[in-house]
Amino acid sequence: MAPNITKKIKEIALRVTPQRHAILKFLEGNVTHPSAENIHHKLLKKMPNISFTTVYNTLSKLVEAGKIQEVYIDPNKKRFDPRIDPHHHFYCKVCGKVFDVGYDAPFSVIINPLNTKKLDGHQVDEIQIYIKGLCKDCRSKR
Amino acid sequence: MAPNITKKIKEIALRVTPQRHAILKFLEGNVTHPSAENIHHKLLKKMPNISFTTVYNTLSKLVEAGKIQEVYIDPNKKRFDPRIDPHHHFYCKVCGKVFDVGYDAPFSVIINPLNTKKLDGHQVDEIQIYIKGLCKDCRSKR
DNA sequence: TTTTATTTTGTAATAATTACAAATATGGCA
DNA sequence: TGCCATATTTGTAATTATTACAAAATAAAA
Repeated sequence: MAPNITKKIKEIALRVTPQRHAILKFLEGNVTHPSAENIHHKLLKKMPNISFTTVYNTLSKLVEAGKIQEVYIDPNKKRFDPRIDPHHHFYCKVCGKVFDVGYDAPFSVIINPLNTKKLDGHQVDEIQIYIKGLCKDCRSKR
Repeated sequence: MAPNITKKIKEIALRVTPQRHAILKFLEGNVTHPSAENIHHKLLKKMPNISFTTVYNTLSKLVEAGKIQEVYIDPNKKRFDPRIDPHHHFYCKVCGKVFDVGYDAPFSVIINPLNTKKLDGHQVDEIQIYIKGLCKDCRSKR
């Protein structure tokens, strides 16, 4: 098993299991923002007994530990993203694909989470920017 | 029945019904971002036979017509907002309340939806900014 | 190798959303 | 005003995603 993935698991969970390893390996570098069901379905091919509950629970733990993030841009289900550096998301209303969008444009965002004054005293923990529309592929089909 | 609400219904739907009127009236000026279930539950007090399906279907039509908006900031359910002018949303992770946030701060956003170049060719229809954290009320209880 | 606590599995419960057909009500028209 | 065609509402049930739970299996330490 890849040592870097094993290391990641040890950082957050006590035990290293083949299931957890497979889930993290599948997510690594994955830019499709899969749902829990997507992930489970794909892993079943190589690991025919892995249960949905295990996938679901592992994803929850990874999110809780800050190793991956949940993306709520899809109205129907949670999507998961291994990238945790600052970036935005684009959701295609036609095909449902989710794309990463760079932190810069087509808008500039200057965030200062420490300043709660203009947020009526609320404490800001995270800011997510969701962009919706028609993706490049679906556009070219029109 | 209030003529302005009746007018709004006529603009989008052929028939004006007491149910649709009650739903729109309940939403008007409502800043709590209620869920479909919230709305149904409240309306039952004055209209004991209104069904959840009617509430749900009417909300869908209002969203489709652009008279209200769906807010996906709550991980558990859709929330509805009668405000359709540009503004952001804050979600309290503790109490689940959703607050409107002004379009300006604590970050500045310069949006140019027409520029698709930096979005890899995707066509932008809407941009939503979701802020999560601890709301003022919950903060003061700590 | 044995032991203990964690993890996985499989199933089932919960909750939100959506589909559908029968009953009802709206709005146009005579 | 009263009738009729069509849209809407209702109530129930199906679908889908998420979560809970306990028994069986496994990882890691002794």
